Amino acid sequence: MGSLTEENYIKSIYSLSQATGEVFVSELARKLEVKLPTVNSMIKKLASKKMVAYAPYQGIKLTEKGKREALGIIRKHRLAELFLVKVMGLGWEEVHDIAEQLEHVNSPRFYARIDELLNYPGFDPHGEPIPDSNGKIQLQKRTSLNDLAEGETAIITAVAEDEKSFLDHLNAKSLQIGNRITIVKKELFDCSITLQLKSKKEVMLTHQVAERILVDKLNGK
Amino acid sequence: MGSLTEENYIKSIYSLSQATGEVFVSELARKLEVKLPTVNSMIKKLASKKMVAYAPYQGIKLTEKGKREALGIIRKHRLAELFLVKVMGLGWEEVHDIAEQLEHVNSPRFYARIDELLNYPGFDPHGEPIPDSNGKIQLQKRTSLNDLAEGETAIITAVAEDEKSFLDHLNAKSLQIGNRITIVKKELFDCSITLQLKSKKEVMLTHQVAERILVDKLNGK
DNA sequence: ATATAATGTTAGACTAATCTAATATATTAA
DNA sequence: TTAATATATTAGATTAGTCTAACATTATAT
Repeated sequence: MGSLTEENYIKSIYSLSQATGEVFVSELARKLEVKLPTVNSMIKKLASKKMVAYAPYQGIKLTEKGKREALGIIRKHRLAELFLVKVMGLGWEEVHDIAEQLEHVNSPRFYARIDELLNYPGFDPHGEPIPDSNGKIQLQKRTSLNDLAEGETAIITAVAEDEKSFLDHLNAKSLQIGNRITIVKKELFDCSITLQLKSKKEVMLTHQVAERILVDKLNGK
Repeated sequence: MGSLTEENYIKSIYSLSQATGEVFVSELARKLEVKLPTVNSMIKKLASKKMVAYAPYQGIKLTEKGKREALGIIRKHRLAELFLVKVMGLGWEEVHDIAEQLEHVNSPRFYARIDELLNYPGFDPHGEPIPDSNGKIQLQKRTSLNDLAEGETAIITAVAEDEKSFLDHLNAKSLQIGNRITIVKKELFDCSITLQLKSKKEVMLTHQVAERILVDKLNGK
């Protein structure tokens, strides 16, 4: 395990590289709010520790070792956020900064217990995947109902929330995992969404609910 | 707020000074596992920040400002320990190291919520007082039944535990806050304690239970 | 295709926290 | 009361992480 600073570099490299695969010194400097030469020398250090692959003027790439480290930190961050919301009852808007600190806590026991209390969640409530303790992670962010356009059809595959009141709400609307649904209307005004079920019945959902329903898009038809 | 290192110095100075009032450079160096000159220069820095009062070759004393800082950290440490045990279900033996990390988390919201979830505890389960959010602290560690000698009499004033099973256990033994009790016997072998109640009834308690019963000694008679 | 702009690197300095070696002060014991 | 011991301080070096200023490379745009 590296220093707190090293952890932050690794984490930022990981998240920046999610889109492009490679990360440039200037992007990292912007993200971490330090100057270019600072990043430059830290990258050399991380390269010497085999956390990143790097050649001057080329981009930065995490090695397997670096990826493992990054996933460990992201796991801790996302577990912490979920824990702060679900167990401690804090609001989603206020947990990020706390999780930024908790992600550096070094205690496998602490995180194993959080994982257990949350019943080994695979996704956080935004649909972002939580790496498991071996660093396994779902390849991409799950699409939620909100990500679908009008007319698109998809299968409900998971819900990113397991509070009883939420699940009851879904039941009341006849929504279950495995159901095929089609988007009928997305309301701009309040972001509510209307779906059609296989039974042709239509149901309306608020943005908050739709966000927590994860789906697989059906491409052909 | 100072750096993590500064916080650790302040906390150690506080705990060392609890006994004696003054702390010497060498004690601090031993406790923090660094060399004398390291402590010497850090003390000068803390003195320049008005956290400690210090003159060469004299002891180190926390200023009011330093004390406030120390109490804030101790508050966070003890709340964290209690939280890890009561809410997260970890064992007492394993929470100290985690609390050493959590005590440096900077988030009034996080700690206010822990305080609330624990119902604003005044003592941790070892009878150590938890400073309140204004830094107010009970002046000394509460005495537990275990601190009494054979023949001594005291009044039960609090219990440092409020799990139902524990409270049921006390009820079953007819022990309640306000009761006057006298120590009849302390068993060396298993540290169990036998008390006499006002009703003359005798009850035996294990060390673990006695530790969580807090008392005020009766001096005269 | 070359000048300009954007991006990256090197050199050298600074601060925080630590160290070792040398020196100074205070305490204790003969 | 002075030598021996314990404790504290100063001086100077080291490492991690940061900075500014100067220079180098790559990309872009007429």
